[in-house]
Amino acid sequence: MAPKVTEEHKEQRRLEILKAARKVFAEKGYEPMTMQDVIEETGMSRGGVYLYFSNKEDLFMSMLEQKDDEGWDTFRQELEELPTVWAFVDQLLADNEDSFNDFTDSLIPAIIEFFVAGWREEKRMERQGVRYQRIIDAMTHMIELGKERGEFRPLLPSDVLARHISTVLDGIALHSLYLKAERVMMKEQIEAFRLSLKHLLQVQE
Amino acid sequence: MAPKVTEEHKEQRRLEILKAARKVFAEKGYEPMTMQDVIEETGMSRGGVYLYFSNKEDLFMSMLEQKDDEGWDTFRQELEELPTVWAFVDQLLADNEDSFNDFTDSLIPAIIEFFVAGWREEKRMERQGVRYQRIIDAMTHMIELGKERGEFRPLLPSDVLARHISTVLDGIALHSLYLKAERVMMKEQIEAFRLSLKHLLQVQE
DNA sequence: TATAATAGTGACAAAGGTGTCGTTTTTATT
DNA sequence: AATAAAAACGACACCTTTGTCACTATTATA
Repeated sequence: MAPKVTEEHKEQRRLEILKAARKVFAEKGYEPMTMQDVIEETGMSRGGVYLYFSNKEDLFMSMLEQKDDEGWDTFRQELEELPTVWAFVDQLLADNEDSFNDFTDSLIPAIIEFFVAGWREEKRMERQGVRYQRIIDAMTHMIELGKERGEFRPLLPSDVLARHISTVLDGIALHSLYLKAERVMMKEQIEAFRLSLKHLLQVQE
Repeated sequence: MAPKVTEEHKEQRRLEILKAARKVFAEKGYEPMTMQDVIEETGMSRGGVYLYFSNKEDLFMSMLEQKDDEGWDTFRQELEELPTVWAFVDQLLADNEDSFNDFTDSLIPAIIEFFVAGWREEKRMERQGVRYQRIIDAMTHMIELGKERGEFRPLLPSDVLARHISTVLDGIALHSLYLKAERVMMKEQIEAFRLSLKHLLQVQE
């Protein structure tokens, strides 16, 4: 006659597992990470973890959703705080440069791995589609804001430029991942992209 | 008192296996493909295949080397044949657009998968380093040729631009892989990149 | 404090793949 | 033909990971 445990408690457990998963995914990447790792990290039992997440894919997707929500907040906030949109773009490039320089304890490798390995699976494609759209919308919004403020007079439609930015950043991430940062001359490439963007956006000084 | 079989015969066998591997890697991608698949495709026995290649990684690397050699020949040849260097760049973009549009029976997914999944392994990093350098050298050569001929007056050093081109093309490949081509607006993105390149290279009309 | 619902446990069977190795077959030489 | 070197075979033992399920422990209510 009594339901067992409060919803808060269950939510707490869920968050614990997600936290452990995040740590382990960052350490090992997607494919090499096993449920065993999460189990050990949480200190729970096998069955216990499976009570909350039915497999590795489920766990990863939940974790990614959580992480993306956080990233989204940061994006909006920084866009509001910085004086000009171009300053924000500049910041965005610098941030990416930093995070691609060292993948230790970063989730980026696991994320790339997850979607690359899963490209034949409809489920992941769909998820990635939603995720992508969100990023593109954010970038498009950013460019539109620059237009409204008279900072930019882009040579191409905002949504195309938004995709271009996303593509180039992911391209740099990809190359930084499986080569060394020096070898891909990341610093110089970011600089090259900044130059190219200045032209494409026709940034007004 | 007698060595067994001619070297040519062994080489033939090796090529047979490589051919089968290429087909199967293109069909299934790197990770899902098993040695069993190659064995079935060749019609040989398990032990027979292992006599030539000691594991999947070895097999893939050999196959990739073979493929890259072919690609290299094509690159040099087309660069010589086309009237201007810019025409060659244009062709390069068009070719990439085509190949990213449909990954059916393409090795591209397997290649991306292979290097992404193996980024922690020194051996693969090294291999990819050599591979990358070759691509960058080719691109650098191409840009230098354009400079010599007075077609380009690049805003940045050739080796930086070479890396930028490689990065952007791989970025587009990556996005085309785990999203749909329409969603990433590939055609438009290639067009955007063409515009950006025209500026960065300062193509003289 | 009795109880019933359910959260949590961990041993286990099953799946799926790998590389080896004793055996058989093939083939160049004598 | 006889022979010996080695190419080719394929059954097999081994490993790693997964998801389940009969059982135990815990906890909100009556």
